[in-house]
Amino acid sequence: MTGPTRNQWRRRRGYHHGNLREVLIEAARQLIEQRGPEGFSLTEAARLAGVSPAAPYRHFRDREALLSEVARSGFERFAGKLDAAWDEGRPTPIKAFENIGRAYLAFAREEPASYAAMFEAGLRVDDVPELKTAANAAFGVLRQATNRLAEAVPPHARPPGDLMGLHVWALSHGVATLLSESKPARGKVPMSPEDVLDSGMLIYLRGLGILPGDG
Amino acid sequence: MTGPTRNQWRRRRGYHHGNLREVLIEAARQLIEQRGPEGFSLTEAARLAGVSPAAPYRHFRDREALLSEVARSGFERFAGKLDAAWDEGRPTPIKAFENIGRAYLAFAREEPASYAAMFEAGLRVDDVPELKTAANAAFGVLRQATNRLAEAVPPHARPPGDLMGLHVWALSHGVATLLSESKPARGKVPMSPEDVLDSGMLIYLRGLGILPGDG
DNA sequence: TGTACATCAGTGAACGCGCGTTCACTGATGTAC
DNA sequence: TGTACATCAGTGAACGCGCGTTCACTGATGTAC
Repeated sequence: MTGPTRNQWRRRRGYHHGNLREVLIEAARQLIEQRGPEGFSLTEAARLAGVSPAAPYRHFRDREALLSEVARSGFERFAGKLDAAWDEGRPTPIKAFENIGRAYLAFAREEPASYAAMFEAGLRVDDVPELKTAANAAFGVLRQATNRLAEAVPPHARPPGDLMGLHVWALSHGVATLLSESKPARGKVPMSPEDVLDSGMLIYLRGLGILPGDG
Repeated sequence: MTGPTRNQWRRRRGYHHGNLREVLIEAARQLIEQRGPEGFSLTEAARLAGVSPAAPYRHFRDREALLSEVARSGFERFAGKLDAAWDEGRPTPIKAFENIGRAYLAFAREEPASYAAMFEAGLRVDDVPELKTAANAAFGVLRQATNRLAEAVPPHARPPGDLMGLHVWALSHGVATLLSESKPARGKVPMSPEDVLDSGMLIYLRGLGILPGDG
C-alpha cells in the first residue's frame, strides 16, 4: 500500500503529486455526484486523491474554494457545449435552438455534479468574480440565441430584452431538475426529458409567431 | 435559565412539552431556511425547541424522518394553495391559471424551507408513501388545470396526456429556483419572477392556440 | 558540470467541534378500581 | 374522591465519528553561480 499505486489515478510520481489540483477537482465531482454538494468533504476528496488531508490547502483556500472551482469550470464547459450546439444558428435558428435544449439536458445528465455545484450548492455567484463571469458567459449563449430568434418576431409583439432567454433558461432548468432520475415527477412520465423540453420550446416559439420553416 | 421560559415558544408547561412534534417541525423549517436542507441538524432543532438532543427521537425515527415530514406537510399546503388559486377555473380558466402561477411563486417565496425540503433535499419521494401521495396531490392540481385548458385546443393539436402539466411545472419551478434571491440570473433582471412566469405562460398558451378571452 | 540554497508541495499529528444516536433513567399524566 | 400503577415523553450523559483547519516539518525541484 505504498508507492505510486497509492492513489486511484496512479499519476503520483513520488513525494510531489504533480497533478493534484486537477485530481482534487475531479474527486470533488465524484463525491458531489454521490452525496450532493453539501455532502462532499475536503478530507474525503484528499483521501480519494491519495494525499493527506492537509494537502488540498496548497491549492485551495478552503472547502468552499474547491466547490466554487467545480462550479466555475462547470459553467465554462457548459457555455462551450451550448455554444457548439447553437453553432451560430446553423442549419436554421430553430434547429439550432433545439440543439441548445438537448445540449442543456445532456450537460445536466453527463455532469450532474457540475450542474449541482452550479445551481444547487447555494454558492453566491455574485460574490465570486470568476464564477460570475463564467455564469454570464453561459447565459450569454442563451441570450444570443433568443435574440436571433426574436428577429423573426414583429417588433410590436417582441418580448422585451432578455425575457425570452429567461423563459428558455427557466424551462430548461425546470425540466433538467424535475425530470432527472428519482425526482418527484419521474416514474409515471413516459416521455424523455428531451421530448418534454423540445415540445415545450416549440409551443413557446409558436406562441411568439415563430414557426418551423420561418428560420 | 430554567422553567417555562427556556424555549423560544414559551409553550413548555413543565417536564412535558405538550407540543414538541409541531415545534420541532417549525424549528427545522427555520434552520433549513438559514442553512439549507443538508445544513440542518436534529441536535440544533432540539436546542431551538428547548429540549434535550434525545427528545426528538420520541417523535421521529431519525433525522431524515423529520426532514421528510417537513416536505410532506409542505406538499400538503402547497397543493392547498394551488387548488385555492385555481378555484375550479374561476373566473376564467386563463385567469385561474395565472393565479396558479402566482400561488406557485408565492409558496416558494413564503416557505423557502418547505420548498427546499420538497425539491432540493434529495429525498426519494417514491420511497415514502405519504410523501408520494402528497406530491401527487400537488401535481394533480396542475394536471387538472392544464387538462381543463386543453379542452379549448382542437383535439388534433392537443399535447398528449400530462405534457402540458409538465411544461407548466417545469417553467414554474425554473423561475422559482433561478430567480429567487441571490441566484445566478438575479441582479440584472429588472422583472419580478411573477412577471417572467406570467409572460412565459401566456406565450406558451398562445402557442397552443389558447388566447385570453377564449376561456 | 557541480554545488548551495530558496522555494514549492507534500506529510502526519493534533485541535476543537458538532453531529446522530443510544441508554438507563425519571417526572408527569391518565386510567382502573 | 383517592390510590396504585402503567404508560408516555422527557432528561442528561456518553459513544464513536468525521470534519475543517493549523502547525512545524521535510522531501523534491529548480535556479544562480
